[in-house]
Amino acid sequence: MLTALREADPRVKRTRQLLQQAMSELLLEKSFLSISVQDVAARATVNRATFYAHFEDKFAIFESLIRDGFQDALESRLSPEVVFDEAGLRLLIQTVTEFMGRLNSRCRKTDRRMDPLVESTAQDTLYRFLLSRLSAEGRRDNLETTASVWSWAIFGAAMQWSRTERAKSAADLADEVFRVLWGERAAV
Amino acid sequence: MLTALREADPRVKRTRQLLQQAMSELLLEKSFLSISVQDVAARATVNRATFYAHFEDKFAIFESLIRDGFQDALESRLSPEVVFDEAGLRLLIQTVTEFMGRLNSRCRKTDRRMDPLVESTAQDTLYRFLLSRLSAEGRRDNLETTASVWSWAIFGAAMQWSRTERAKSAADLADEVFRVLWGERAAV
DNA sequence: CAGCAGCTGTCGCTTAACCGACAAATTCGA
DNA sequence: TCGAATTTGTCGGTTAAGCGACAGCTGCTG
Repeated sequence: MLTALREADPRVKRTRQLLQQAMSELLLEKSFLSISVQDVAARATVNRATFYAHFEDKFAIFESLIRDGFQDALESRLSPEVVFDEAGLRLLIQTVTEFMGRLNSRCRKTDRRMDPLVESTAQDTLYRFLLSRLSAEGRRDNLETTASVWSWAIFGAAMQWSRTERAKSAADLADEVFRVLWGERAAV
Repeated sequence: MLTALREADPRVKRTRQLLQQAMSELLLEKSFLSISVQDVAARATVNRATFYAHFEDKFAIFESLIRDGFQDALESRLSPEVVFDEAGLRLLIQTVTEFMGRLNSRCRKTDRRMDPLVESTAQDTLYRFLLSRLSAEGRRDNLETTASVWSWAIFGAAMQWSRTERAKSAADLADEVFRVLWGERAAV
């Protein structure tokens, strides 16, 4: 792995992007398990050894794809001035369900054995996002607990929903989850 | 400049492509003269010093754009098995006029002071193309002269045509030029 | 079973791209 | 016309990417 803080060098950014782009293209064509590190490196027109300078293995780059993509989705829909009151929370829930929905519909070929990795990565990303934003919002008490509960709850509901063939609309689900969460919070 | 023919190293190919792509994008946005080397390097996310490792100056990269683009057009329309009999010659003429037409209509902002460079570059490219193909065709006599006459003639006509607001259709022009050239050749 | 073919990590060594800085040339407005 | 700001080439030193080659897995097939 390259030493931390590699945002500086343009070569590093570009190579990382090329690799991620290559992986995400390949995921549209074949299953994760049938994709080799060689495939990714070749598609990215990057040397195989260079791949290993950026990612531990193909699981790591897959994880980075989820993490970066999810983070972008969160940050673009929930700009810094949005606070997590009722409206903000609803928006958050909707964003998460939509993202997971897109993920599962777009890459149907994603092996089901990948689900655990997808889930824990996305949940962790959501947790960090919430922690940072709740802190910036000025909250001081129960930061970690709130972020943890919310991230797991929202995320778990979204996963279950995306698995059950989307019986209800994304907005409906957001509404349900919101009521549960908001109720719990008021009861404390 | 890089030592020469370093087509081997993927880094070289990629950087060259990035620079050419950047330049051609910028040409759609502003005039050639108002584009700086800095602009190109920045757009390509390449260091300015690296630009100079690939091209002498902005004229050189512009020339390479014409040369590579024209060469691609020639090779894609006139595959190796096409011989330069009547049909082949007509096809060649049409290809050239179409290319020059596209060039002048697409990048209207291309400064008129660039025309001489465009012309001589394209003509030279056409000359080399003809020389190589006529030779591969088995011709032995008057190779250079034939290539020279044809390239200048075809090219000159195409340029004049593209300047005169295309009074006639490209096909008509191809026909005229063809008759002149074919007549001359028969007369020898 | 053996042997062949292909993918995986990892290693030194080479090379191209990045960086900062510089003097010189150019552009442009006061 | 004069200076300030920008652009231009160029340089030496640093760093990431490329290359082959290696041993250690697979997994397949005769």
